Amino acid sequence: MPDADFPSSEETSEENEGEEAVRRDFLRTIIAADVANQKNGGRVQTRFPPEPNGYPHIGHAKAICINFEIAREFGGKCNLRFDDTNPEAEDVEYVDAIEEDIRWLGYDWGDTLFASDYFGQLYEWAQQLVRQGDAYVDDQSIDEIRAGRGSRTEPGVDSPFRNRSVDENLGLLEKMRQGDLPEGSAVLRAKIDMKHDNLGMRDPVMYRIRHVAHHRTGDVWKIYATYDWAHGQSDSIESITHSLCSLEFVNHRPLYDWFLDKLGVHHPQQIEFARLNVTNTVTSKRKLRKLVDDGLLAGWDDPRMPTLRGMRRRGYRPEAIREFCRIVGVATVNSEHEMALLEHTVREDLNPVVERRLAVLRPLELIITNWPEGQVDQLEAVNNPEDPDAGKRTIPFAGRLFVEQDDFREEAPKKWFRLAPGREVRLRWGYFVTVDDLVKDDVGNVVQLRCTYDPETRGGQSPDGRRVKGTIHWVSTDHAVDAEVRLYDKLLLDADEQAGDDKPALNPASLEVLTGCKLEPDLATASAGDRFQFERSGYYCVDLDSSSDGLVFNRTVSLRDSWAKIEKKGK
RNA sequence: UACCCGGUGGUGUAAUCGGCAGCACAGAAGGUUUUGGUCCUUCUAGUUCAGGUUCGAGUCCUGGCCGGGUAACCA
Repeated sequence: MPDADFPSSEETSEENEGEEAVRRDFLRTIIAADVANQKNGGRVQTRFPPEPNGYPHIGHAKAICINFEIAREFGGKCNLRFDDTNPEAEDVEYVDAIEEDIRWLGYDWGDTLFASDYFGQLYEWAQQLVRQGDAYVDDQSIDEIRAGRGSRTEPGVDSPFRNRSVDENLGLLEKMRQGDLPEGSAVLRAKIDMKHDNLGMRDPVMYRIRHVAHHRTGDVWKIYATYDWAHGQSDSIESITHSLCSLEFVNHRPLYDWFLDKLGVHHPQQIEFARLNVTNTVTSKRKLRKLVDDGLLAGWDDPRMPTLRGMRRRGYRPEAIREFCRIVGVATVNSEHEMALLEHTVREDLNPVVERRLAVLRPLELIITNWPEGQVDQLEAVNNPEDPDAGKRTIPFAGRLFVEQDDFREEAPKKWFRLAPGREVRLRWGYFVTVDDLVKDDVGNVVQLRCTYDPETRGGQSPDGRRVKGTIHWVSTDHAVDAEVRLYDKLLLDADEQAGDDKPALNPASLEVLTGCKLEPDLATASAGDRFQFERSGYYCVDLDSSSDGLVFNRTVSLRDSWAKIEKKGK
């Protein structure tokens, strides 16, 4: 019997369908249709193809997530293949680093693959194209080739070597391969059309001669395939179904297709999507390398770097980066995301899982004048209000404390809830205190607050129901542990990375090192990688440089600060 | 300006066959709160323009405008 309060079964199924068909981006829409149509037998195989010449950054994270997630969603696999066709720029150092970073991000693949493993097959296919009359050896110099290609508005002209015989081409190609020809003396070119509207189709170079050792194949090869000649064929060898790459390769797709069609081999579909840009940072491997080489940053893992290892060291968890990549979506229009969104996902990820601690970054002494001499109180504090299972800890409290300089104003502005002369505030997990007097140094800086506390307010509540607006954090002077704290801010001053600007203006405040910070004693045993929320301040993690001699913390991201907004507005 | 892409609130991203422009972040206001955190509520704000087709256009067509990519023996 139908119940009026429930939708009919028909409606229910429609709703469910609606929810499952949800928000599919254009890539997943295309792939889902291919699967439905039994293209490639309904199989999905993707790949992430980095060149081992640098460290992956947030932009690569998007590509990694897209390829691995799509493969997983459609029950397929994603290969990791190094596009190692340019030995001059590449190194095994990067192979190891890239593998490590992708694993850290949370993905795994079977065997690591290398385009260099396909050099033999590629060479045979090149010979096939020569035999078909689809490729030829060109003896022109690099400048002659460039000049002959024409321009965006001028058609190119045929190379004088364009119509050599198959046998001559085959012989020359073999001599190139064996190293009988000097570097730069010849290249193998696809024979397509020098008047083609797409410059990339004007007889593109397939092989160049390089008498240099390759990090994996040693000195076996004297010729190396270009990207265009290697990439699609590598995809084909690996039975890739969907070759997802960034927008700048749209112009290469006709060539990608041309090679595969001429060869008559498995033909993956190349689909391009917009790469990820983020405001106030750099997502260009070249520019990142320059920042490191110029000594402007400490290295590829400098916590200011948008590299995976930089973000890892800073304290970002892979979960946050994956969520960010999911949430930014994917489309075919270039875009730039606000750093605030990344920071939002980082906070959202950390909030429920990290324990809270009290830490005073810029200490100001607070003396409780009516505290019983020599008494130490052990106060109970909740480790994480978001997670009851995180339990509680005790914090020592006494008559000499440190509080944050920023939590005191001699002249309290409007809506100020914190310390000021005559004001009563709550010390987190402790007592209510009231500022009675100030001690200043010779130049008038406040160096000590003299307060009285209300013994009835232990734990933070007053029996008379009296309320205070502000709660501030503190650390007992005699129990505090010292630490260095590194504060990070946006890398670039400008939100937008200027195109072509090799020297973007770095934010001079991107790093601020604080020493003599005072932490609650529990933190003395924290070790590298441990994460905490310093209450009312931000999320922090123990840096690699930290040791038992000297604790070092990185600020991962600050908490949202609505007081800062109020104050800013008041000005 | 040769070819190719692309234009949905401030930033991104959705909208089945052409059928109520939704979501997130950011911003604003309020509530809860022993973190000015979290959480909750509400609000602000958008289809680049001009035509055309249509009962009906973010979606299709034409043109304009604007933005991006492309002339390595890099990837």
